[in-house]
Amino acid sequence: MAGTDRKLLERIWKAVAKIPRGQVASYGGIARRAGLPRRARLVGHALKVAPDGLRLPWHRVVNARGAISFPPGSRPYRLQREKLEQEGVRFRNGRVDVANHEMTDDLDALLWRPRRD
DNA sequence: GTTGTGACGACTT
DNA sequence: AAAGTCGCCACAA
Repeated sequence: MAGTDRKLLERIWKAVAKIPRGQVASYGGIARRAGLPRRARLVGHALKVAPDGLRLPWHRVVNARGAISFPPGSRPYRLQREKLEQEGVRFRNGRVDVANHEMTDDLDALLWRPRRD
């Protein structure tokens, strides 16, 4: 029977693992990178069920608006934000501060570079 | 089987 | 800018 799409989950986990430190990617972008366009929600699901042993940089995945997709102020929200700020990602108005839209010729580039000083 | 929900997103009002 | 609609689809009830 359906092995719960283990294959797809693994592709997603692999894509997430590649997000460089100090950078973030969107759910939709990761989906694309994993060869699963329009499956952004699956990415969220994949992260939710990801084994802790994988040590994925799950906190580097934010929504298309550059915001954290947990309820603001919630426990997971604070944890994610803390982890991001700890690696240099700055926030502006609850959004990842993107002070650089240059090399984004293809799509929104999937990866934004937060301003470092 | 149906319905509602959700770590989403693109489009349209 | 904000809210609504629609697409997507795994899961729980």
